[in-house]
Amino acid sequence: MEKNNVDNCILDNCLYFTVNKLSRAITRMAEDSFKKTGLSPTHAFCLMLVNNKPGISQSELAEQLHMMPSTITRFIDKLVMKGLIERKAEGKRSFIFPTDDGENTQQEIRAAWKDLFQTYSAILGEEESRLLTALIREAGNKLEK
Amino acid sequence: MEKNNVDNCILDNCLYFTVNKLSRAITRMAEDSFKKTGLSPTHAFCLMLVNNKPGISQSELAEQLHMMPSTITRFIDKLVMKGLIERKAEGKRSFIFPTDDGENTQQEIRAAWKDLFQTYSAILGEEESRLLTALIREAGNKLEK
DNA sequence: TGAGATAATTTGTATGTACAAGCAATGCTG
DNA sequence: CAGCATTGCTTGTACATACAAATTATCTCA
Repeated sequence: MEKNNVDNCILDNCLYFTVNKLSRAITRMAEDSFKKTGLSPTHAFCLMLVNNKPGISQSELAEQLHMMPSTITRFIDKLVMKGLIERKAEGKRSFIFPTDDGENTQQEIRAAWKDLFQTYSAILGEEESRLLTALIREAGNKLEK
Repeated sequence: MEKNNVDNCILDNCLYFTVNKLSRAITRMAEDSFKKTGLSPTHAFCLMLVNNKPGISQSELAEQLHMMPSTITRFIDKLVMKGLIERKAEGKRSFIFPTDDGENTQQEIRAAWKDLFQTYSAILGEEESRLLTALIREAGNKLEK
């Protein structure tokens, strides 16, 4: 009955709120695109980084994914369980290598990723998407401190 | 040793990835600003909406927060437990009212919110923040379908 | 009027991510 | 070399959010 589209504006001017709303929307989209790979998008990125640089250390993964080391431990656990990568501990450090299975997944991941890109580009426009991504990346870098 | 700042770009062009990175950064910031209120930012927003419109229904909250109804149920549960709001069930619907305590929290929430805004504006620039928020809001609206 | 269709909320469960504390390996300084 | 600090990883736990299924209430129409 009431025009509540208008009320929204209280929250709509909050960066925290809008970013998280966008995050939920695009996460849904990404999970959809990556469903074929059997991995969540972030796990897939993790595997991608391992494929790109076999022997990468966990801390390097944490750094590139901008996530906490403990989070990476969980990712690795899961990918090891799925037989896609292997840990090679060496002293206190541990280096990660893809298995053959892991390497073979690379193509599917690339395809899923491309699909994601195309899906949101179709809605937002290709050039606009690139621009938005760049702006958001900048803001993220600054706020990360 | 290696210049891995450069490697990043693979992920840095992905909207999903950058949005989530920004989301993590600003969520940390928001949790910090709202710590004084004893609530997480989203719970605080929920209470704010209830204060703004006593008797609001759960579905309306879900709509305004762009979250799933089941999620709202959990929020309400928690805020009720804290004695900040009350449920008034009426048939299958349920209407939410603030308690006195809940109403009294409003000021603190506003202050925390302002603090959040100032904190990120100080880093990103006030005008730039507004602009970025607007762009992100637009994208969020489009991708939500 | 009454039976299925729809709507609002709840419950069970799962996932992603984080923080804090712990452990084990390494490095540093006297 | 001994002892302490640092680094890299793991474990326990917690939280926000979602989805699917269940529950209850309301609506519709023959």
